[in-house]
Amino acid sequence: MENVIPPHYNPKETEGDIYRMWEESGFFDPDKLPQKNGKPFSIILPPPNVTGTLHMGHALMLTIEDIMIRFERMRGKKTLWLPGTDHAAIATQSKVESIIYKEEKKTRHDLGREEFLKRVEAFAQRSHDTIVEQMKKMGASVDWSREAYTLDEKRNLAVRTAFKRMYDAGLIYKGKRIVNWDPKLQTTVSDDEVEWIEEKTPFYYLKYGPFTIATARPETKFGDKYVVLHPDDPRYKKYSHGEKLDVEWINGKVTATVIKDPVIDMEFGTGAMTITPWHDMTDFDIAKRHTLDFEQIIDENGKLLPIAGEFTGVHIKKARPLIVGKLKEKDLVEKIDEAYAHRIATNSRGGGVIEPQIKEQWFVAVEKEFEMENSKIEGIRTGDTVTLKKLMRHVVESKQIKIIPEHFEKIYYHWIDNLRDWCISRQIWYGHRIPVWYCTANEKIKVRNEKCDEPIVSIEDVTECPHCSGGVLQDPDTLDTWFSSGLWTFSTLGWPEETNDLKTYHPTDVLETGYDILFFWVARMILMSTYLLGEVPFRTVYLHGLIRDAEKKKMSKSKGNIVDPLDLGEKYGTDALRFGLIFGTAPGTDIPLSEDKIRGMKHFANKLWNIARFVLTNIDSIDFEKTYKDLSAKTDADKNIIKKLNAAVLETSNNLERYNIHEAAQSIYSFVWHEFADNYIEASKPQLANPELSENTKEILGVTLATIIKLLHPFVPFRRIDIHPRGIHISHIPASNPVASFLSSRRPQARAENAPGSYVCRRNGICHCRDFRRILLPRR
RNA sequence: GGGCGCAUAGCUCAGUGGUAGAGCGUUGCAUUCACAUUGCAAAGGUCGUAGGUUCGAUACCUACUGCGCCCACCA
Repeated sequence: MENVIPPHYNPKETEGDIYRMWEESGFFDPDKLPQKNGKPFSIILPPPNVTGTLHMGHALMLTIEDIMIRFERMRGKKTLWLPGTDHAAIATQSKVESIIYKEEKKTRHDLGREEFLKRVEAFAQRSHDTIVEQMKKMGASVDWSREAYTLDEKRNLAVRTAFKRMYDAGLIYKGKRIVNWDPKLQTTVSDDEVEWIEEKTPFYYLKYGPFTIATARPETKFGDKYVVLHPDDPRYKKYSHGEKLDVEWINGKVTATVIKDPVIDMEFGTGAMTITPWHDMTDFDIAKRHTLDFEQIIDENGKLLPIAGEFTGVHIKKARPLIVGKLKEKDLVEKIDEAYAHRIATNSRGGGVIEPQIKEQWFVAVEKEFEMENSKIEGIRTGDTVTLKKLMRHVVESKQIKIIPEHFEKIYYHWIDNLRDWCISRQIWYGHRIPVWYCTANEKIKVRNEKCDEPIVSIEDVTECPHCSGGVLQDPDTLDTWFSSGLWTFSTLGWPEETNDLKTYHPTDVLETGYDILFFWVARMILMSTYLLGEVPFRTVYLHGLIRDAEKKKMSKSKGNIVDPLDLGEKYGTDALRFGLIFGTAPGTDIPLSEDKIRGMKHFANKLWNIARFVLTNIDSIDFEKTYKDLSAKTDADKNIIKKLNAAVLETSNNLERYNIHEAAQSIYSFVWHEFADNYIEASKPQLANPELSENTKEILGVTLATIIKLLHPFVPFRRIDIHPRGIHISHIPASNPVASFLSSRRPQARAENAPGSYVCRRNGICHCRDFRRILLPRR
C-alpha cells in the first residue's frame, strides 16, 4: 500500500477543513442529530463580552465545555450547546468612549445619544465577528443556528417581561439610596465594580467643639452637625445621646448633636467622628438608623454646593488645601498625620474616583417576602412565602444546584448572607433602556389624572400616558448588564414564549464559567430563574480557575502580559492548546499558563499522529463495528493491552461523567503513550512478522487505534482517519471531500462500505454512531 | 474585621486511607527500523511542622508556621 502519511502532524493543514466539515454535517444542531430521541443535554455558553477579542480564559471555557458537549453527544444524547455574546453595557460603552476620545477628542455627549449608540453598535458588531471566528478556531461545537445576543430583539423582550413581572410583584422598586457615583463617567457603579486603590493621604485631626475628630476628607465636612461616639467610651461618658452643643466650624457656628452608636471603633483616631450621610456609606447607615438629616455637599460633577459658602463651585480636589488653610487660620487643626494609608474607591470600568451620592435608582428587593408562583423547586411549594435571598440559598443548600469544586458553596452562602438590594439602574446609554415611562403632562392639561404621577411600566413601547393621553418620557437610564445576563439560560431558549427548546433544554445541565463571576452572574441567574420560571437554571455549576501568566500574575492589558490563545493555537495546533489548557488543572484552581506545557502537548499530538501512522501502514482495514470487547488475546502482550484498554475506556468515561476532566485526560494520555505506544506497538512488531499472530495483532492494533481516537475526540477533536483505496490518510481531507457529503447525508444506519469512495471510517468528525456509544459507559 | 483556600520533584501543578504522578528543566543513550517538531531511559520527593484517629495517614481531625484569594470598607 502506498504510504502517503508525512511523519509530522501539521494541524494547520486540516483544522479549518475539519471544522467546515462539522458545520456541513449539521450535527451541532441537536435537531439534526440521528439520535432524535436521546435524552437532552444542554449548556448555554457564557456569552463573551463584545469588547474586542477572546482571551485565554475564553479558550479554557470553550475547551472545557466542548469536552463536556462532545462527550455527551457521543453518548447519544440530544446535545445542545447554545452560543452568544454579551453587550456588556458599561464595559463596551467605556471602551468605545475612550476610542472616540483618543481619535476625535469628542465625548459621548458631543455626539449625542443616537449617534453614539450607532458607533457602539458598529464596534460591537466587529467584535462579535472576530469572536465567532475565534470560537471556530478553538473547535467549539456550538449550534450557530441558535446564536443569541443579550441586546437583540428577543432578549430585549425577555428583559422587559422580567422587569415588568418583578415590578408588578413589588420586587423592583425605585428608591433613594446612597450609590457609588462616578463623576467622571457620570454613572453609578455597582459595589462589585468598585476597585479599591491604596493611597497615602494626610489624616487631619480637627477640633470640633470639645472633641477632636479625625478625617481624611475635610472637604466634605461642611454640613457635619452630628458627632458620633461609642456608647461605652469612657472618654466621652459625660456626653449623652441627643445632647446639643454649639461648636465653631469651618463657616461659623453650628449646632452639633451627640449620637451614640456602637459602630464606632474606639481604637481608631480619637474615637469620635462627625458624619456626612449624603456622601458616605457608613454615615448613611448611621443617619438612617437615627433618622438624622441628609444634606448634599458635592454635586454630580464633584463640585461643592452652596452649603460650602465661599467654596461653592470649587471642585473637591482643589477645595481640600483651601479648606485646610481656612481651618488652620481658625486654629481648628490639631495635627496632621501625613503617613496615613487609605483606600480610595475607583470605578474599575475605566472611570474616576467614586464620590458616593444619594440618588434615585431602581433596585431589586432581595429580602422582601412574596408568594411563590408556579414552583418546580423541591422544598418550595407554590404559594409559599419566600424571598429572593431564600430561593437563592435554598436551591444550593438542597443540592438542586451542585457547585464544583464544592467549597465554593460556602463562599456562595457567605455572599448571599451579606447581599443587599441589587441596584439595577445605570446612567449610561448602551444597554437595555429601563422599560418605564413618565407622564409629562403638566398642570395646564385638565384631564391630568392622579395616576399620572405613577411610573408606567410596560413591555411594549409607550407613546402616550394611559391616564391622560399626555406625552411620556422614557426613563433615561439603562439596566445593569447582569440583569439581562441573569436571564441568559432561558432568554436564549425563547422565554417568555413557551418554546419547545425551553421545554426540552431548561433547566440546563451545566453552567461552566470562571469562579470570578460566581457572584456577578451565577448568583443572578439563580435569582432570575428561580423567581421567573420557578426552576433552577442549571443543575451543575463547574467553575474553572483563572489563567495567569508564568509569574502567576493576573493577565491584564495594563501589565501587558496578555497571551493571545489564537497565537498559541497557530503555533502548536488547536488540539495541543486544548489539551494543554486542561491537562493537570483542577477546577477552581488558577492556572499559570506556560507555553512549555502547550509545547509538550504538541509532542503528544505528534505522538498520536505517529501511532496512527504506524498502525495504518501495517493494517489493511479497521472494522469499526468492533470494540475492545470483541478482541481476543493470543499473547501476553495482547492480554495486557486489551486489559489496559478496557481500563482506560472505563476510567476516561467515568471521569468525564463526573466532570473530572483533567483526570480523564490523564488516563487517556498515559494509556496512549505509555501502554499502547511504549509497550504494545513494540511488542506488535515481531507479532506482525509471525503469520500465526499477524491477523489477530492487526485487529488489536486497528481497534485500539480507533478506540483511542474516539476517546480522545472530546479533548482533541481535530483528528480523523480516512482509509482510501489508494492510501491511508490521517487528519487529511481530500479536496473533493466525499466524507463531508456522506456525513451530511445523515444516514446513521448506512454501512461504511456504502460510503462514497469506500471510506471505511465516516465517524470521526461528529461521533454519533452506535459503536461510539458502545465503547463508553451508559449513563448511570 | 468576616469568609475561603493553598503548602507534594529544581520550576509549574495533578492526585490518593495501603508500590508517589505529569509537563518543563537536568543527565545518559539512540538517527535509515511509526515518531529529531523526537524517542527511550535515569536521577530527583521523610507529600510545610507538631500532635491525634487508624492495622496503616501525603490524604481524615486539631494546633502551629508560611503563603494566597474573596468579601466588608474604618471616619
